[in-house]
Amino acid sequence: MSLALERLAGELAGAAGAAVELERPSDPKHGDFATNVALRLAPERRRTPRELATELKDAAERIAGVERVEVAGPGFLNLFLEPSWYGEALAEMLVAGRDFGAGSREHPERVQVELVSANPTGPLTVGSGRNAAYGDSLARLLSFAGNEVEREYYVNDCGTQIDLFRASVEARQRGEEPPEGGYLGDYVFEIARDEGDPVRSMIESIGQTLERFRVQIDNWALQSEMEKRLPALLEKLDTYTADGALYIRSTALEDEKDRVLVRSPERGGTPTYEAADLAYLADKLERGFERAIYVLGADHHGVREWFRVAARLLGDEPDKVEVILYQLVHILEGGRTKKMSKRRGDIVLLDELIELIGLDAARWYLVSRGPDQTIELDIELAAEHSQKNPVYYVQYAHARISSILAKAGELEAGADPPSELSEEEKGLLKRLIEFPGLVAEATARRAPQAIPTYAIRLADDFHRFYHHRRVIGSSAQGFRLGLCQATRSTIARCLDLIGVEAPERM
RNA sequence: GCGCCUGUAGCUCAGCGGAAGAGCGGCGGCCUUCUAAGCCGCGGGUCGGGGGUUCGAAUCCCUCCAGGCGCGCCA
Repeated sequence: MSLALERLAGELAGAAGAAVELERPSDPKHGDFATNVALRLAPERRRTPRELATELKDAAERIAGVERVEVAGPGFLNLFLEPSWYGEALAEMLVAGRDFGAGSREHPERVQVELVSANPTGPLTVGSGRNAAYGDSLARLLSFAGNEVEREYYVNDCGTQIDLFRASVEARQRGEEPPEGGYLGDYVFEIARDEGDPVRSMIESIGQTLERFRVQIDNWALQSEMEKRLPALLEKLDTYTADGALYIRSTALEDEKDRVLVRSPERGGTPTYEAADLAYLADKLERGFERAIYVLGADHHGVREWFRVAARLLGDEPDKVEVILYQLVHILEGGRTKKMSKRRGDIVLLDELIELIGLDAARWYLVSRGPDQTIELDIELAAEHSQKNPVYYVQYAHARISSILAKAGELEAGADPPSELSEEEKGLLKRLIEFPGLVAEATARRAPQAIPTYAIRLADDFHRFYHHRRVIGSSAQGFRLGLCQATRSTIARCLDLIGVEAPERM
């Protein structure tokens, strides 16, 4: 909540003797802000909600900045506020500047966000793009909320698929077809032309794509490194041998099944993914992360419980592990779902999507859907609609404000409100006041998609304000310039949180 | 069979206990004034069906229907 709103809620809470939540009614006739506190308190106070609301109304009307209060409907309190209250709210925003809405934590949490972690057997697909857009935005939110955040990419640089990938590249180098089940994509030819290690160059190329997508990976963790820890780790775990394979007794901690950690000799005697998972998690926890967030596609949902069990197997808290699943991206072609396969090379790449619709539109598009929603991406439709992407609507608002502020030059911006506020000014300010609460909620709910939604509303409120109210040369010039400044930095912040540029000109 | 996710406007989707929304598409208006990538108006919805909890349910619970994804000594 913004400070002004927090103060108002606090004073109301004092009057009510209970916590008060203020929300912005969608209909302006229902006040500038409203609370349901009387509705919630009525049962325990053994009063009717309207009685209680009527009592609170008198107390509320004595609060500074409150113009009048109405009791409405079943017992809502609708508050109408004075311009001076809005002036204070704006003043706080101007003082906060770029940090408006930032969280502060006395003890910041050390959080690791593990994201993408796609096998380095091919370039990143749009599915990985969704992971990157989501994971990176979540990391930005967590950091803005005042935590210490690190982004990590876990590289599966060994194992069956990697062997197949190398074999495929080598086959191409000899001018042969890849082996049975090998990688058939065109990029294999390109990798085959290089001298160096194909896996290494694939990792580099993935890193370049991510950088282009404005995702900065702080650390790359190698599966091969993690597996070196296994012998020592296995000794400490409760394991047994069956059919020649080494199992961990994870059912003792309510896992759905005991997991194989090392395959039987007939199957190569190699460690499984689960074994590497354990070693990797042990490594994360030793590095002192208080929270390890895994961003995984829904096709991995079977491992969600496993990671929590893994924490317990290592003698640590399962709550330190947080698995976020996002649903898959389906590619539609001619209205039908296309089956993608990285091995067949039958995929839509993140680089291709960026090329097709633009970087900002791609990031916006991929993060604006909630993670629980399957994305049906019609690539032709996306190309057709790319110029109409809402991202440009928001960026346009930012550019417009920049233009006004540039023209205003040295003219003074302030927060002294005019004697009466127009609906457009009030609407815009109320939207800005929502921002800190919105950010806090989006962070807590791990819901970065709330940011683009809010940004559209904010841009909407600004465009309306712009159209109806002249800034430079008006009698409320200083106040309106202040409003412009606060709006611009908030839009810029929103765009930054989802990795999108905030242009000065368009 | 079991588990997870989804079903909201013609299309793509937000909203996830407090008074139904956006973008795109359709129709009609608005540029001698700080960017028309904009603004204003119109049309458009049994929030998958049915029960329940609640003063109040798109939102929580149960159930049914439809779709997606999983359930390997695969990765």
